[in-house]
Amino acid sequence: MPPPARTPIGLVLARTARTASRAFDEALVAAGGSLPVWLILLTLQTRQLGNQRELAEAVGIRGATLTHHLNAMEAGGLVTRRRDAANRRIQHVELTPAGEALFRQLAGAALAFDQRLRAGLDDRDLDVLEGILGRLHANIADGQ
Amino acid sequence: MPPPARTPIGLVLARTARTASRAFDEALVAAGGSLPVWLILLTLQTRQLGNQRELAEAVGIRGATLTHHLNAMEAGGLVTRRRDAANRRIQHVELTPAGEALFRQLAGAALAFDQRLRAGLDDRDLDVLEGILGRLHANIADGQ
DNA sequence: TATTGTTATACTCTATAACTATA
DNA sequence: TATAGTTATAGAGTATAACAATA
Repeated sequence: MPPPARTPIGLVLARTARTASRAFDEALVAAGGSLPVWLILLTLQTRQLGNQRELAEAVGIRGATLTHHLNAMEAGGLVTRRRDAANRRIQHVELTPAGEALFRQLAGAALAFDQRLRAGLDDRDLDVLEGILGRLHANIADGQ
Repeated sequence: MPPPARTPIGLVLARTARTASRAFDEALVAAGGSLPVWLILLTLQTRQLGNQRELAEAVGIRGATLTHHLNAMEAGGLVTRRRDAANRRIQHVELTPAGEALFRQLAGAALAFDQRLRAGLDDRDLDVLEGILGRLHANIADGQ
């Protein structure tokens, strides 16, 4: 007899994530941003990174993809790029005041979204969820 | 004093989902498919749907987007479309033997992925995860 | 030669709007 | 007029490959 079938957890995760990420995208767009822009701003504000390669890796995209976004963000006055004096191959990316303002704006939207998302869940639930998601993450990363 | 900051659960979910969905995409592509093709095949095999509109909704995409995928799938010999005799506006979508074969192929890949994904988690963990994800889903859907 | 980043190009998925055919 | 689906077009995000500049 086959083991009792249960809905593949990957499917449940995919469905939830799809619904959540679409709603989150919409919230970010409504706040004047987008998911990649938010991730880039967040990474720039919370980590001290030496170059674009590290930034791309932290965000989870390729270098060329990051360039693509940074071009748009620079054109939009959100960031500046400055060559490192000692190693002119390296670009230092910095937020402009407008970039910081958008960061705060998007942070507010992200926070509001999160409060909505975790309605009815207490800290213990969230700890459990985080633990299991961490495990899932590790299970995938292992194979890499 | 501000409440103790915890990583927004949406961010944790987004990161896990991104990593998981990329890995899942790769697994499906390696097995000769893609995520939308898999979702369409899965929906066709597991539900009895009357028309393409319902299929699109079940998959979570727009009608025009579904047409786009079905065109490619029909060209690839995976599905056939047949007009309803009684209401010729309606298309009935059916899997060909090749479509069924790809379904089995992708189902195998999805199953293998799922086993890898849930390594180290027992049924109780998965129940808890499913429950919390269901709650998250409901929290978003509420706002729609 | 190796590293950092950019440019050029293209692919996938998705969407909206306008359209055809049918009811 | 309303409904089912298609066509045309476009946009966002991502990627690879080839390249320039620097070390």
